[in-house]
Amino acid sequence: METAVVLLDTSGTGGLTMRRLAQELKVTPTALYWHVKTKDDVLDLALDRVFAEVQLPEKTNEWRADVRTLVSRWREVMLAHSWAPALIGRPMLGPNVLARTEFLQASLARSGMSESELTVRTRLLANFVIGSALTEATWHQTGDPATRGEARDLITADPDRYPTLTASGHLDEQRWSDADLFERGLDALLADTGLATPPSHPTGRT
Amino acid sequence: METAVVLLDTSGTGGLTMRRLAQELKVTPTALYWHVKTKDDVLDLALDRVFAEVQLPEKTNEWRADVRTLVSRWREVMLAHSWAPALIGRPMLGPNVLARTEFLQASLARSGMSESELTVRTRLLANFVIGSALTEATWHQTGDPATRGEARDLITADPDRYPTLTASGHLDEQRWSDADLFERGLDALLADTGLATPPSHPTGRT
DNA sequence: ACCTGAACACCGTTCAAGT
DNA sequence: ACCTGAACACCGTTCAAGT
Repeated sequence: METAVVLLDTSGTGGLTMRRLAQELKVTPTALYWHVKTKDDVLDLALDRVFAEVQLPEKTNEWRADVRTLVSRWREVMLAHSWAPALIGRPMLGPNVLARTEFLQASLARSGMSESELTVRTRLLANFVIGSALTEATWHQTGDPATRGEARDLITADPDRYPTLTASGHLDEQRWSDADLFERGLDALLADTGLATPPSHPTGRT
Repeated sequence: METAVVLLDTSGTGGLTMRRLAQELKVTPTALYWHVKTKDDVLDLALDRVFAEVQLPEKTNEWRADVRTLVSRWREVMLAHSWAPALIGRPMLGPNVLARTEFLQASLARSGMSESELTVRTRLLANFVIGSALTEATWHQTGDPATRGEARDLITADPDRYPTLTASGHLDEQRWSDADLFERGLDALLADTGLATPPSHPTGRT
């Protein structure tokens, strides 16, 4: 798995081949099939290994901070392995994934929201992270940063068609960074009305 | 492209093959390479064709309703072609994609928020939709609905490890549907503080 | 328990050649 | 302008066989 992840990191999803993996391990391609049932298994295991890199934060007494830390780390790990977000299109039930979701939902639960609201907010946050990672990874993967400039030019060349996008500087890296936009999106998700505000006097746990 | 989309719909990403596509078109595989440079081009074009299915809503005088309509349609189209969300991991700059983003951002702009807030909210919404579509498509794709039940059992079998997930009925289709959770997530995104509330007396445009 | 060798059915893509 | 035929280098996977 270690070398599978390395292969994926260096040459993307297309770079992982049973034959190349075997070669890297100095072994016959067919030997892999004793350890693993199919290539999809390799991908599942590699993905789970990446999720294991997302360290669960120390629990503080500010649940919002805990959520933010978890979710920011999650995004960073996915961006570090930019092939990963696109692979989420398969059932993810490894223990690492579940532990991460448990932590997220447990933190949110500390706000005192109702059970159904809790489910809604968990999905909202998780899907925002996944969506962000997927779209951002797109630009990371096309190694070439010029692509993004061309994309912006495509918009600004047609200001009649895309007036708002042009005016707001969509995709303009000079004005906003992906990381900032992500953090501010998080601000919005955590600052909503409908969420109980933290008690003014924290329940003085030692 | 039409038959490419059909092929993708019926047998997923793995089912689209230059050779099979050619066969369906009663043509030699190599003939395709006169019309298209590479297989990735076929995927890009198929994806763009799917985005064209997302009809832009009529503009009403409630921007929130417009956003909701657009974004719900967007999700539905992606779920109708469940191979599509995973393909978003490539630059999407077809005119259909841009027109959709323009409509979304223009609608949001009518709330009167600042330009930087506008950029944040556009990304927030778009990434939520993408993330939702990607995770939901996962379960659609494994045609077998039992998988999801097994997934839930995996959680409830270990209530000590996943107390919150167990209690909140994560993945319990009896309690919540994906569509409802999505709509309620949208509620949260559109009801936030920080967004100007609509004027009590609508600016009486005829 | 773990690996090899040979083989099968399939890929994407190129390139010269046809009409 | 559009398509065919032959060919190349590569896939994932199976299965009998070795140690």
